[in-house]
Amino acid sequence: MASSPRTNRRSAKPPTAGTDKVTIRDVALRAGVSTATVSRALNRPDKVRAATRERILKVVEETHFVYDGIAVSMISRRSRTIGLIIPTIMNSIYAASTQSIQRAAQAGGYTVLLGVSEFSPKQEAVLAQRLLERRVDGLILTGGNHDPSLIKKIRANGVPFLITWKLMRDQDWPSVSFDNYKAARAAVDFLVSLGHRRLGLVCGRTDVNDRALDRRRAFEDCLQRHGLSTNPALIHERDFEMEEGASAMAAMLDTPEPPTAVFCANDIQAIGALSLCRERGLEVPGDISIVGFDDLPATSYTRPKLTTVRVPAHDMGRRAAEIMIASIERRTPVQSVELQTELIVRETTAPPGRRVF
Amino acid sequence: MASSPRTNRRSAKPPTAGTDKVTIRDVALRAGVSTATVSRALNRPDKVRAATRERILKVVEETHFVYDGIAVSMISRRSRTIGLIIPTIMNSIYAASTQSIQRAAQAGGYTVLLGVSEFSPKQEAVLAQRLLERRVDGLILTGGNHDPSLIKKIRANGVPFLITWKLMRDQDWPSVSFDNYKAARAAVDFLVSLGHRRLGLVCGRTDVNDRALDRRRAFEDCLQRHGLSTNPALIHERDFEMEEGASAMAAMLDTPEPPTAVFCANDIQAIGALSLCRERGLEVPGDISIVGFDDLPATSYTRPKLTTVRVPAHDMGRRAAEIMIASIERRTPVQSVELQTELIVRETTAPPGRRVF
DNA sequence: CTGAAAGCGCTAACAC
DNA sequence: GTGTTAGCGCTTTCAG
Repeated sequence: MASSPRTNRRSAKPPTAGTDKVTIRDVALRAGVSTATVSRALNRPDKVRAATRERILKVVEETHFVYDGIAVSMISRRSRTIGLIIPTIMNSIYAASTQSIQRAAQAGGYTVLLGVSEFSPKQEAVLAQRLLERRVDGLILTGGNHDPSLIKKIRANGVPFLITWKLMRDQDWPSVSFDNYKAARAAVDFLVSLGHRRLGLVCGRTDVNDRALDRRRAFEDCLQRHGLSTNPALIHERDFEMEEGASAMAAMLDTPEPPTAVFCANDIQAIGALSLCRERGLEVPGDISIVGFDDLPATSYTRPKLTTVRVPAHDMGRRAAEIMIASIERRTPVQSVELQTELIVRETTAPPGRRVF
Repeated sequence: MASSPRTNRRSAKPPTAGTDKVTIRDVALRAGVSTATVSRALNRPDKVRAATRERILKVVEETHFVYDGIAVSMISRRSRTIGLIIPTIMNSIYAASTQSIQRAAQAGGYTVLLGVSEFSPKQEAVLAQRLLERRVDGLILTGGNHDPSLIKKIRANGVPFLITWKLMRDQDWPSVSFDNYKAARAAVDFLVSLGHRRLGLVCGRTDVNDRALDRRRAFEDCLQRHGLSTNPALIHERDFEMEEGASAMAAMLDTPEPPTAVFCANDIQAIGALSLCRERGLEVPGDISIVGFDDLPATSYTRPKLTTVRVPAHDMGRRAAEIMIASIERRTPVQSVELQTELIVRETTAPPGRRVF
């Protein structure tokens, strides 16, 4: 019947080692008031007499009291936390959207719980489960490749979610994104309009990355629409490494009929591909044209400067977070938004030239 | 005396819209057992009769029950969460350590709460407060520039913390990092040993970034040690943008006595600086040598390839997380570790040449 | 093997 | 203005 060992321990060492967590009870005790009054002093200062309030705040200062958001979450059923799952941070385009999400979340009083799926839906499901267990108020996902049961579970738990980096037209999943297909089509159409007839493609792994799939489809459809043949030797799915872009380009150049233009569906691979061309002594764009995708800052610092597709990574991140927060706070369905991309023509594209092998 | 409106609402709609959170009570009800049994079935399956257990697990499946980690945290006083504050994700070197921290945390069963301070100790303090409120089990910080009261508060709350990206020799703060001073000294010594006498420096803002400060000090001490003069016109503190590196380099080249070698204390600025040189028609390293810092993947794809200092970003992140988790679980003090760096000599460095202006 | 009850730290009625 | 009390969802004794 005596007090529990825990309570015992605490009261046994009054202001002992500064290491034991200070609770609102400790503050109340030291200030000679009840816990309710401490709570009020912190949350509704006007409901507490000034003298009392100041006494309490002084104790809070002294004891370095940090109020327990976990306990508060328990009551409010809101964690003021947003879960974010991205495939990788190493591709700085995801870092860009992540930074903007984090900034907007913070501005709205939310903290971001980060998960990195490494392009594995299975790993993503584990991560998401963990985020749901931590009772995130909302969940921001990347793309549309998800474990089948995951979305069901999210829905069953009444947690608002949205998809970034991929427009979910068909599915009834809300998304804040640009259209990968349209954006890629613009890039490929541009190359064709320049007069190129032998086009190559380097993109991410379409089996685990539906953004890469959209872009690849756009490429293939474009060729077909223009009556151009699709040469499988000129299509390469690779990881997001400059090295991979370089080796894909090398493989294409070593082909009997090398391309006069290559669309790299992300800038990382494009930079590698461009570098490989120059290493081989090829003139870009004289001998071969290259278009990237993402408009990373680095693309203005390659030689020549890379033609690419600008994606609204920051805007997308910010809006995703804002829309998510609005949905959480107004208990309103998540709004979908389509953002626009822009082809940025720099120096790696020109009509097919006097290529000699 | 009647049940609260909340309880009321729940029991009023038994298996209604799948949107209301499923609790352990709901599961217990549907399985015809007590909440205690459900809890046991989930946590100590062997303590429950097989038939009962299976019935419960089936209900868990059906209802998409996700157990409430918040409630569990409340009891266990552990959130299985690690707070991480970095200055920015946009510099991919921080993305690298962050990715490794997140991976190791996940492997250990922890989730990462991410904060981005944007180089502001004040903003960091706000973020850290929020992370402490969310009861992170540990806190990983970047560098040693912190709001004075922050560390006190962390300590008072008994939360283990450690510093990355900066070795904290003097302070009694645990750190997992390499030595910025030593690493920078190696780079500058190398340039001097090549025969350079007029050296320039581009680095981050030392007022908000003590890693940049260490590197700048190493630069200045080196020059002094070798009896070389320090020309203030050849020292530039800038933001982490390629553009800033370029403009700093431009400013130095426009000086009456331009440097024959420039140490850029991070690769982002180095890439910008290198690009500017080539744009001006300068030969690198014939006319001017450049050394970077970080060894970003992109540095192997500049032309010429950048000489730089390799930092163990991934290893640092992984070990920081592992050490943090060990400290949390064994309730043991946080171990400090010093990691090593390595000068990677590529193609942007050579003895001072036949420079003509 | 299972259930009842207490309690983690806090807030929200409701008293005084 | 301030204190008392119940309870958020769960685990954990302690009984049975």
